[in-house]
Amino acid sequence: MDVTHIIESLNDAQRQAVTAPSQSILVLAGAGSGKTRVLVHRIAWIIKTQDLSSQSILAVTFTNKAATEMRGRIEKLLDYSAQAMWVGTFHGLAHRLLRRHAHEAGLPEAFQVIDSDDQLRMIKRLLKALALDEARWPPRQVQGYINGHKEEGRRARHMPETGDLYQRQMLTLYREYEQTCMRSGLVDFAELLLRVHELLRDNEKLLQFYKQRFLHVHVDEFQDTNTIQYAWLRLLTEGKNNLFVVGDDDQSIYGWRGAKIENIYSFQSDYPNHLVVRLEQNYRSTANILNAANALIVNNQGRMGKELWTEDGDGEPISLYAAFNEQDEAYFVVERIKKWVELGGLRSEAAILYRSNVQSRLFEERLMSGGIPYRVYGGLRFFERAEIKNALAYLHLIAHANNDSAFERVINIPNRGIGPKTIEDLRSVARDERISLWQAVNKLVLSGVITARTKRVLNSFIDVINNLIEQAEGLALHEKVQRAVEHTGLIDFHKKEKGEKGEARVENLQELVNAARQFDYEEDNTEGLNELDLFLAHAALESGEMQGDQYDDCVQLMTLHSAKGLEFKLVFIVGVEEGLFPSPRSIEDPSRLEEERRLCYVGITRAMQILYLSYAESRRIYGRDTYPKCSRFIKEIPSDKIQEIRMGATISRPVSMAKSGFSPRQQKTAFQLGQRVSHVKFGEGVVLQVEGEGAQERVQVNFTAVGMKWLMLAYAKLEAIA
DNA sequence: TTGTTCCAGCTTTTT
DNA sequence: GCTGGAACAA
Repeated sequence: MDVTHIIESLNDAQRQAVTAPSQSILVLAGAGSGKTRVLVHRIAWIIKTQDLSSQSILAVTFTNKAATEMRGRIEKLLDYSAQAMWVGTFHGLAHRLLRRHAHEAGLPEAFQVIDSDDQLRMIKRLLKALALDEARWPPRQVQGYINGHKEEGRRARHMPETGDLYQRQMLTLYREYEQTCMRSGLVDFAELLLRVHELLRDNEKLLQFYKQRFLHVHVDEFQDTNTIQYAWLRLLTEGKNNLFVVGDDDQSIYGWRGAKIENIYSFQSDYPNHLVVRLEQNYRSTANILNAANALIVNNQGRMGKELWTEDGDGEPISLYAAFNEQDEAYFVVERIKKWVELGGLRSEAAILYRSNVQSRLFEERLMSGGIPYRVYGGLRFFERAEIKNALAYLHLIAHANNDSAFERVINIPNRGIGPKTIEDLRSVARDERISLWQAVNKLVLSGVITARTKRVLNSFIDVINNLIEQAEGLALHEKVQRAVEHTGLIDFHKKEKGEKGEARVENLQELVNAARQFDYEEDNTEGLNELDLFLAHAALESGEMQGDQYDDCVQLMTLHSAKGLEFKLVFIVGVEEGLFPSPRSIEDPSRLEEERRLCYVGITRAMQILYLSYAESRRIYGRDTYPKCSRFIKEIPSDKIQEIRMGATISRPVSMAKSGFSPRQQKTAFQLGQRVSHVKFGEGVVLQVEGEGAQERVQVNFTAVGMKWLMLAYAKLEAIA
């Protein structure tokens, strides 16, 4: 069999990983070293050389995007459709297994998947039901507690009834939450993974079946796996020596949501005969960029160790811009992007990366006033929008009227005159009788203890749902969706909304009908489930593309986190300041600080040709002026790799001008704002404000060593430095 | 039931 | 300094 095309384009290390004999393999793949390529080629290689059916392959990723891309590339390499191959996200695959084996897993056949937003709402409702104060038991904290334990594989019933009030209360909440979910047949994201783990662990026959089926198991972004995901992989591969994982400990940036870098170490002890392959040759960035990244990351302890190199030249030095303030920073970046475009670069080749989403605003404003198209990543995705979730809630009720979560969401949307009082009554009936809200409302309208008005409005809701259920019979999926958005009054409700918002929402609802029409039933369906259930699961598991047209030539704005896996010719990492990046919440804790450093490493290694780092001498945060210091990460990069950019006179502008827009103008004072100065006693600093005239003239200087000082110019011997 | 005001809180994000 | 949610008034 001719397999040369699979390996001929690979370098030595890549080829070693791809062609290694069957055994457990850990590929430590540096940024831009061809990680996905190795994974894809390995799978193709295995299938070809061992003459396997593609159904013997299991490949797991974290995002749907990565899964889709991987499948596409494998099919292209093999030149046939590998429909039977299980390629998907941990959650997607877990969902598929649970659908197949709902009964064995102890779930109702019609279980429904809820996303984190639904989960949070449920927790809030639970707190209300238990009469607990949200201020004392913050819902997000409860959510974190529940998910945290699930990710570690712990059920409420496994946990000891000990500890302080806090511990016991949280445990109660966890237990109640589990019960509520079970009653309504709801499964959250963490539950998908935990259930599957329990299913395989406790069901020897099933486990053996899947162990025999999946001859080779592959994992992408292995450094991001959490405890339960790793345990799941362990079950499937134990004793079989067939686990192939690709990851980069230096790019582990999701520790805060449960990812365990330690899994990389565990792998090495759990699979004694494993092979480790390092991919260190980088095909993305210039040597200067790689050297900076290498120099930064060596400051972390306990790394697996890896040093990126390239055959390419040094390229441009890395530029560092010390902005006068955050406005100036945005101004500078946008000017450089303009220049890039003038010289023939594409806007889409330029990215502005920041630590936190709030930083995007200034850049957006600058880009907008400069007439430069841009695209901001992040924010609400399609299936997460309120109007979409409302429509989905109606669909959930069609599929499963006892879904309390969906019921509460839309009982009064659009307004039917069902207020909190009535809803509270429904809840108490449901609670007392241990029935669902849907059953409760049906009971209540027959009971005679309510007013005629309440009875009327409740009946109107019951009719809406019953009609939907009756009409749904025999309709195509998109027709069901169509009805759910029209006959419930959702479309009219949003049409009445003033402003463009309403219009956009109506459009989104129509888009939902479209999405349903295009929904590929076959693709997701391997278990003979009904189409509506699958569509709803799809909506929860795949929250939809980010907004905006990818194909337009736009400057890309995103957080450093979302930049992982991407590359751009021109990269700006902005706000590289102590207290912003690293974030103040991470500074105290060494392991979190290391994660911030890895985040910086991820950012640097996104750049192919040109990298700018910038920070501001003065920045408004939450309405207060702060005078941050340049980030320690900048200092960890050898200064000979960095070229400092001084704008000198051209950037000087008073603070008041900075606020009202930019018209750079010369100051008549002795010192320009932003001017670097030196003081005999205080050392070096930057002029931030100038006040008064003549003998009364004072300047505010931020000194590197001693911080902010106001100095009388007449007395202080300040010297300008270049 | 809707609109207004007040107040806390405020990384990162996929599924 | 802005936002989302909750408490309040009309």
